[in-house]
Amino acid sequence: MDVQRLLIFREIARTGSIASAARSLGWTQPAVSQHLRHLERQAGTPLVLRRPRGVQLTEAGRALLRHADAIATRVEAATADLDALVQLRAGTVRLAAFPSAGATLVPAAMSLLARRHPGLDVRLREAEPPQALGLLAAGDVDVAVTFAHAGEEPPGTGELARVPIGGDPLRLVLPSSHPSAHPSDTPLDLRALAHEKWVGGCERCTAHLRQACEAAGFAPDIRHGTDDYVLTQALIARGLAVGLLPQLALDAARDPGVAVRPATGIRPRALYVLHHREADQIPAVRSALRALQDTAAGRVPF
Amino acid sequence: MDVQRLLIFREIARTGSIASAARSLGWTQPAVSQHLRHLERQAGTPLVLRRPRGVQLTEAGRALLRHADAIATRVEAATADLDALVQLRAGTVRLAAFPSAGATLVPAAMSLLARRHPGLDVRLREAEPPQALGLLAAGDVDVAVTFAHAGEEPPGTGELARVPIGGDPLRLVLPSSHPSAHPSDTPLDLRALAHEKWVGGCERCTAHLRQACEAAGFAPDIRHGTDDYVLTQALIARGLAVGLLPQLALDAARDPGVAVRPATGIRPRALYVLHHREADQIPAVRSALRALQDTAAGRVPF
DNA sequence: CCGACCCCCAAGCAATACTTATGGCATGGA
DNA sequence: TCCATGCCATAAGTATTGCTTGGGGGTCGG
Repeated sequence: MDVQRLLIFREIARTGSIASAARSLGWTQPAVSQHLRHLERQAGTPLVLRRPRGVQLTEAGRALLRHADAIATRVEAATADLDALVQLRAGTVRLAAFPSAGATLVPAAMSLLARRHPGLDVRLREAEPPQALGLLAAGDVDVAVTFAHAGEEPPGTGELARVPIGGDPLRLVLPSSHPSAHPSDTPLDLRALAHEKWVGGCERCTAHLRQACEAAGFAPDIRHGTDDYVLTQALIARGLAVGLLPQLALDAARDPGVAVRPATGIRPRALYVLHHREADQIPAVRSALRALQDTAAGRVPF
Repeated sequence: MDVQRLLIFREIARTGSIASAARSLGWTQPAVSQHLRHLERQAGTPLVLRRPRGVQLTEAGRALLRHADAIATRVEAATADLDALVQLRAGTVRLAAFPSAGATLVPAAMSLLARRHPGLDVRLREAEPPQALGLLAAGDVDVAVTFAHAGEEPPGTGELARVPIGGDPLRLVLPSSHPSAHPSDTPLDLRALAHEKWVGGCERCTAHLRQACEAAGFAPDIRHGTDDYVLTQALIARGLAVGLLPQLALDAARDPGVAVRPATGIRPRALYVLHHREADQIPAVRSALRALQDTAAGRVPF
């Protein structure tokens, strides 16, 4: 059963004649007549009786018309649904972000997005970059905010598209009572802390710290490990260690007992947004990407 | 929104990939791929993400799929409804018949029809031929059983198709005590009743009687008029008149006080079934026509 | 009786839809 | 590592489909 013809038949029934249906559809009368003929052949029975002033539906025609009406209604509903998604009056974006971004940049972007498109349902899930890749691959999130330290392989391959949205500088974090704690806005060389005890961040962050220290000529004495930046600062504030924390983490939460200084020779970690290669054609995803880029542009340097 | 493509999309969603949908549809992969592309262009957003092992529906795709499922269900229901009508497991035929046929031939045909197609809803409405034409024209009945006396213009013109189903001989009806009442199976000449009082039937029947008598060389003394064949016979049985009644009317009801003889030189009235010219393509109508013809073949001579 | 308005049919042309042929990409096993 | 497999896309050619044009027949109302 050809559904397109069903809708043409509906127009015939609505207007009462083949000729008027043709006018209403912008076609010639034989075009509509042929469609009706095909439909009747498929149906195996006449759908209308040809009368001098138009057509009159047969029983089969009346039965078919009921279904055609229902189908037309559904088609209109489908069109309306799609329209709402395209114009962002409806829809969902599911974000994944690593903790320090999820506490700073991402909420700001989500708020921007909510202002731009109040109908959009934006959802956030916290995940470290490796897990975020899995979520993306499994289709559990649409967009993932990740990072890579300098020298690291940037995340995302093949399937996934990677959009750089800026850099996040790493800061040396010391107890505020530490002799090297000041002046806070001038860079400090890693070597000045070669003999300190260190606290490492997540696995990759700890590896990056170790690598940076080796490049500076020493092996750090890493005593503690946590990817919780509040915990890290608590350890530091109590004089138990020093650390290297990204600016975003410090923006998210700042222990009053720590001092922060730029580090010389340590390149910022790079921030990326990942999504499926074609997903940026999806309006909701595209708008989320824009919001993240716009937010990052005002927050983190490149 | 192209509904046919919607159903193709549904197949993609069902099978999980474009290639498998193509196999399932008996097409090549690019054919389906192009349909999907067109659908996405119309939709204004991707409906699936192309993944290495197939496709994954986007939010818009999932929304569209729900509607596509509903539409497919409706299409199946429509097909099933049509099938039932074509195979006469369902459907309606509305008959009109003049009284004496409606009491004899038509009920027999209806009963035959009911045996052949138990699902069919057969309805009868009594109507004299002129009114039956109106009912047909108004679409209030599908089939009309009518008659025309010899020499009369047969009913039905243009719009309507006429199917002769036999002849209905006219009988002279006398009081059983009448001297000409016997022998009952030999024809009697009209002229033998030239000086009787007559009872006429319906308007056209009375006109026909007058004409037949004139052809026989006399003007009948028509005292009474009714199209009710029971009433007619009651008048005759009591000796108040003689009459000319069709065999069908006598089959329908027979007053024991009347005698019946064939009439010489009076041709039977012709029985016709009328329907809209194209309506015999409608299964229910066709089956009703067949049943009427089959019944008439065993009941009335041609 | 004519004009208006239905409808159908046949033939021609243009748009659509499907096929064939080819290439890229990701995954999994030798 | 490389090859085989299975997925998808693109491009070009062809075959079908679908619409138009130009006929003709019928019914109805002025």
